[in-house]
Amino acid sequence: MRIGYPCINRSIGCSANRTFRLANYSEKRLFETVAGNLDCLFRILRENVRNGFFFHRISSDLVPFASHPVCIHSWQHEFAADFTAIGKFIRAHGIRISMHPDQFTLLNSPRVEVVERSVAELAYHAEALDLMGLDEDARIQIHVGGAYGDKAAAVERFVERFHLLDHAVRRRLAVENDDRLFTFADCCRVFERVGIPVIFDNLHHAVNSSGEDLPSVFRRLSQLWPTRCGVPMTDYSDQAAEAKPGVHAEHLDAESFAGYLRATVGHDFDIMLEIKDKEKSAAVALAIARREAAARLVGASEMFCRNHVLRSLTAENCPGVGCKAKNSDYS
DNA sequence: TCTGGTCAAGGTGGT
DNA sequence: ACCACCTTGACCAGA
Repeated sequence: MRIGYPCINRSIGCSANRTFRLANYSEKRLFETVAGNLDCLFRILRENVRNGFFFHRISSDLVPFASHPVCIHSWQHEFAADFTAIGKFIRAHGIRISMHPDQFTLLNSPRVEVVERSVAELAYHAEALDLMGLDEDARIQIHVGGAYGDKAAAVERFVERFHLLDHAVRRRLAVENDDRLFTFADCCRVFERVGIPVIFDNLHHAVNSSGEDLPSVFRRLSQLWPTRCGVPMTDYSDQAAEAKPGVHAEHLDAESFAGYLRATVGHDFDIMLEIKDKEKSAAVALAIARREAAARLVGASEMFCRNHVLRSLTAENCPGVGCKAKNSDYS
């Protein structure tokens, strides 16, 4: 199990998702911005490793306007060495990477222009991950899309468009259950049609599902991720108190998170914490996960420890000497 | 220097 | 047909 937070680190003092207004677009502006974003991304990743966060979502703004017609400049060539270096670091430390194009990326829109823009946006994401030399466990996560008054037909259009995508995109795609239209069960149907893994989002599931409990969701989930794609990716958030259902909490709810881990014991998966205070809650979550894992590992063999606990957890719990000695740290 | 209106992109649902 | 809302950060024009 690896734990991480999306895109932005609030304490490190740099931003890896800086952008600018389209009206101010220039090659100079683009290259300066991308250079800064890549530099900051590398800093964030190093800081994450230091803190035990081995799952990270890279911002879609890494290269602003990358899929826009205005972008005729070869950022790929200009920054090839930077992408390579970051990718090498990612692989060396076993960091799991995801990217999440935003709501405008819609494969199943009835409008041809919308689909064309979406395909270009997906191609950009795949290209960024390819330049880093990452394999298929680095995923591009999107939603199924709009319903357009007929969910079944909307899924059919998704399937149809999926088959037209380049291999570079198809091999990295994953669909996530959303909070309004397409449930986890709907995403599983997409999996059955095109074989792309499903990213489970607990808060969306709480707001929009047919009520499957966590154990049944995770039993299914484990069937949706072939080895080459890595362990299942999940998004975790708590509901913000006194806000509309589906709104992300400002801080992690320690008790809820511990309960979530207990309800999913026995499954290996990575957790992206979509909590507003980012790395702060990720640190709390990591401490909770280590505590829970340690509690489970008391009396367990070193072999069990080595084989069954996620990397974030093993980094300190299982330094290769056996886990019992370290359990006192968490009791 | 500060601030709030606005920013590439779409869809849904209420009126 | 039209408009507010979704959800978020940060850009940047104007004060």
